[in-house]
Amino acid sequence: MDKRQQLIQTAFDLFYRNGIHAVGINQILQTSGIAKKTLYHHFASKQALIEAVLEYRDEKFYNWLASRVDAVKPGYDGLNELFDALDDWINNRVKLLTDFHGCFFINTCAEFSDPQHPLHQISQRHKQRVNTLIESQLRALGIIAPAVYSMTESISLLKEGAIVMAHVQGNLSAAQKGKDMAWLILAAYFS
Amino acid sequence: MDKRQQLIQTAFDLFYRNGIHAVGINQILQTSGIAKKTLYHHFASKQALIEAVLEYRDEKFYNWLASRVDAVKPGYDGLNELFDALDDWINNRVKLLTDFHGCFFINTCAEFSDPQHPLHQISQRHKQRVNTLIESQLRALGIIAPAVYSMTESISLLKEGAIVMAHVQGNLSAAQKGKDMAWLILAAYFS
DNA sequence: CTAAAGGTATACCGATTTGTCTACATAAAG
DNA sequence: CTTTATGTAGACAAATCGGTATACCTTTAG
Repeated sequence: MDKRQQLIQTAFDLFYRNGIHAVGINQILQTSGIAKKTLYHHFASKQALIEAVLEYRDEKFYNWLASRVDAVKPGYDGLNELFDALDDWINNRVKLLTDFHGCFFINTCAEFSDPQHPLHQISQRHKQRVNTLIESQLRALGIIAPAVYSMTESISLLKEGAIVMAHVQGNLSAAQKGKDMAWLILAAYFS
Repeated sequence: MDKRQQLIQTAFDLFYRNGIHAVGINQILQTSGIAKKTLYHHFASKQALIEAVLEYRDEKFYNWLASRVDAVKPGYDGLNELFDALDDWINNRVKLLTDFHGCFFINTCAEFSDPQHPLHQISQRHKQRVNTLIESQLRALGIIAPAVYSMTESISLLKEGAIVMAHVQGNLSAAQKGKDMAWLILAAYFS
């Protein structure tokens, strides 16, 4: 019954499905059944609410992904699991994450395109967190600097590509394709 | 002095930089210095204007990319040129395309997330056009069905990943990384 | 007992949204 | 010469935007 949390969750659902600019304060209030005064008691502005929503999604998504990856052996298994997790997300097999509508952070950067914009930067930090997850898997394979940075970028590129292909082009097997390509990258490194 | 074209170009510039929902009709009118009556003479609604803007960008971007790719030998050279062209775009070396703010069609799908939405579908068709460009390069290498379809998806995934990494994470060398990875994919196929 | 925190409901503010309208000007074509 | 297409300038409408304000209720803690 935490009203603040209810507002964040309702706002996320609406923002994720319809975009941030397209959803007004009043729609969030009507959907959640919470009074306007209460919203402005917890948040100074719509902007502050959006920032809280991004942090909420960052926590939820990262924790989910990290728990999936950390449940298996670091290294090959971890990277496999990363793409399997993406595949489950894309194909709506993860009820925790809401129906797939692309990556909320990529979508946010599309709406707030300026890299200096606070919402863009929060999204960027989320991506950096996920990159550290990838990097730790590569380090477990004995890959060290500077190769580990280059490889992390490669895997991250495959991950982003898979998410966007799934969303924009409706290619639901994009994560499996990303996984196959990740294997080729690794094989090439160790050959 | 074609007012219709002026409106489309002004609208594109504003939509691309700030997002579609964030830009109002009045802002487009003020920036272009065109009267409201004129806009509604040429377009039935804002939605119709947006569709015209997407088609304008589709033409402009596809023609630019195809002319770059078709200027070199089909096959390896064409694929190389594809990623070199992306690299030029990302690093603002193509004045024709306006300052890089990610892919306008990916951004549009982020704002209009429902795959059934007309604007989402127009964006999807643009991606399909670009895919045919990739496919023809692969066919020039002697790759035939069904492998050519799978390979086209792979290259497309790398392309999307590069664009998003460049925009969201600010990684300006993402297209070069995509090119390197494309080479590995091709090498693996022919080995 | 009282005071503060958190809540509902709703009226209101000024600005902005898409879109329509009137009135008028110009230029080209039959 | 007159019609049609295309244009400007701007008032106007109805709705919605983010945000503030008033009035009142309930729970909890000192």
